[in-house]
Amino acid sequence: MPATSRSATILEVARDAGVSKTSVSRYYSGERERLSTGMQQRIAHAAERLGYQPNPMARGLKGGPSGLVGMLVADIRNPFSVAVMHGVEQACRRQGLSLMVCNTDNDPTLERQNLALLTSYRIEGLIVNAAGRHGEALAELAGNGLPLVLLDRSLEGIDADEVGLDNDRAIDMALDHLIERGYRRVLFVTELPARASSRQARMARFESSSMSRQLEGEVLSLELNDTAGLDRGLSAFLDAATQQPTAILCGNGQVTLAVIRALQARRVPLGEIGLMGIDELDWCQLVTPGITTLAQPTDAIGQAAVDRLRARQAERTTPEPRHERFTPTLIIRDSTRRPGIDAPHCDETRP
Amino acid sequence: MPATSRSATILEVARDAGVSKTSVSRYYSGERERLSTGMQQRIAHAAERLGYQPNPMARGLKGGPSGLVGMLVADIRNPFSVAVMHGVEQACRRQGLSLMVCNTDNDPTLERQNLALLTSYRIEGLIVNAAGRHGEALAELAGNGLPLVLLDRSLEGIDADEVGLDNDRAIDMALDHLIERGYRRVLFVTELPARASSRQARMARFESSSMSRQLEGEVLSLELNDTAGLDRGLSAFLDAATQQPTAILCGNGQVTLAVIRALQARRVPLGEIGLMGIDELDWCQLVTPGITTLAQPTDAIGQAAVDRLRARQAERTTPEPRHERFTPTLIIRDSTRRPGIDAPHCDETRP
DNA sequence: GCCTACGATGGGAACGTTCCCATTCAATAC
DNA sequence: GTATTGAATGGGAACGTTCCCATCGTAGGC
Repeated sequence: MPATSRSATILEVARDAGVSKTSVSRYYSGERERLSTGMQQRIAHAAERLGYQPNPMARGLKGGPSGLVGMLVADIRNPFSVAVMHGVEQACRRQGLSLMVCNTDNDPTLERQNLALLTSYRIEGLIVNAAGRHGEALAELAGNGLPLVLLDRSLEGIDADEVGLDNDRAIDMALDHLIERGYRRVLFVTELPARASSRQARMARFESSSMSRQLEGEVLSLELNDTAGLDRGLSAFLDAATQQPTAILCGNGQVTLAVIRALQARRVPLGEIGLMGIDELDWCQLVTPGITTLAQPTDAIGQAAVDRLRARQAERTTPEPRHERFTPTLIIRDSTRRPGIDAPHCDETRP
Repeated sequence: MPATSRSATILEVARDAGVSKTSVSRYYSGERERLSTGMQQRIAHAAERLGYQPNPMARGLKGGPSGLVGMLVADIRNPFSVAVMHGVEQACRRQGLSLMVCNTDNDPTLERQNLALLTSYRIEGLIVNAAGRHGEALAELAGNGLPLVLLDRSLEGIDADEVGLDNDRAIDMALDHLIERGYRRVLFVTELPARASSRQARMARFESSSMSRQLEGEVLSLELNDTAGLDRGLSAFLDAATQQPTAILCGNGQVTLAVIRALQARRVPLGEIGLMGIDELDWCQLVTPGITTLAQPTDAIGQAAVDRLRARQAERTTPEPRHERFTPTLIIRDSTRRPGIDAPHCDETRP
């Protein structure tokens, strides 16, 4: 319990153990086997006694491995991002890596800035969930050999690894469920797809799959905070004179939230109009009558991102980028109870 | 647009500008005024041309200011923590500071580890929201002069600044609202208070204030995942033979979630039994009939934390610690509609 | 017109590592 | 017995900064 304000240096440990600093350095740089057991013990003792801890700054200066992984998150208040981040974090911990997270608040300037911050700390890999319409900076980094993993979105001009939801599969699962429940008319609500490839992918698949399944499919895409536009879009869709059982499919969790708000404002009872969302959130179970969702395996996605990073790191060569796509889990609740036919369905978490 | 893989050094800039590295260093260390305008321009040009960016590693090695603030978060998946973190982040940005966040997942070991990580990066201040039953490590840091701010909880034996909710005020506001709405019997549900001082404070105030207001108050404290215990506790309270209008007050957002789950499982209609929560969450508006909450000013709290840090940093002396307490905002919804009297209340966000 | 002082600049030694290159010593090969 | 190896260790030069301490003018006080 040394109450020293400044931590001990490698030199002090060396002196205390009666060995050279090189040996201590080796001890802490994963070259322990090269040292005789006697020396190892002496170093361990001295380090313990002095409360030594390698200084990552000095380490990073010289260019050694930093043990740092960077992560760029577009919106820290998005529960999905946080969930994945949690997965990434756990995976890093298991690998003995430290994670440095930066929130870009969907601001390209901030993104650029944070990118600079991360790289200046000599991160060994970067996991990116940010918007980044201009991937040039990222492309340059990747070109320089920094392992890069794109989370939930791809960026044109970048041949990096990607990890995310199997969007095609997800949309198909959603449509199949809706069809099975008897809905024949579906509105897909999404945030502006220009900003993120995953939105684009989901939208495109919705259009093609709803057609091939002979569903009456429509798409509504808008800014998240454009409540007026959302109201108008929903009105147009819901007020149409038709006998077809009708449902709404939300492109992600934030959209689900916005849509439910809008529906409640219009006093539309859920279940009669079917509702289904991509992304499972705390409250989906609570909102009457329970929202059917496709849950993303966020922990697995985070884990996979870190795995990809390590793989890239290991192989000095840069092979073709790999895309890892995860299948969501369908969580059925009563917001997709077949209109006028099914009995209310029991929440699956409380059988 | 220099496509160099490694960024330029201060020496290269100096050479390019025809000045000494000391001058360049000064230029970037906020001593710009000491340089002649001609030199400033030459340095600016050279730096621009070479894409120079100071290396924080080298900077940190030598002991200069790092511009880094550390934050320890107990649970990144807690929306309240994230909201505050977002406030902290914004405040840091405004001050030109970078934020390094570590999630401790409520694990003391991890907390210790992350603390070591942060300090090894020479952070200039630390904002702590973690559980940290053993504050020794923190106490030592604070003793060594590291500016420290405790968020939403205080730690015994530490005289650090504190920022958080005015718990007494919050509880009183809640009770007053419940009384005004005609409830006479209130159950306060909280997570185990041993872990966090804010829980303790809220519970204590609930006990004293409900007594002084002649409410029939009861307390139920348990682990968040102890659904069986929660069920039992709620049963005992709700099944009691009494005519008194009855309500439940939840100690924080997580508790609100758990309680609503339990109530829905028991098919207890909200509003008849009053329900009120501390912490405002996305979905509180959506769950029928809308949950009355006390919203914490999370951005202001984050901002205040950073302000405290800067203040500590500025004054070399260490004065008595300051506690900053924020007043919550009451958001009235129909979960506290007076039983059997009031007409349904309109959600305040959609008048 | 000289000494002082101050403003502008530069040289070099740290900071705590890693890593290249010795050096030592013993074991094996000839 | 000498040469050849290789394993175990140490010395010292980087890495890119900051900061102390020169150095150099030049303006002001006498």
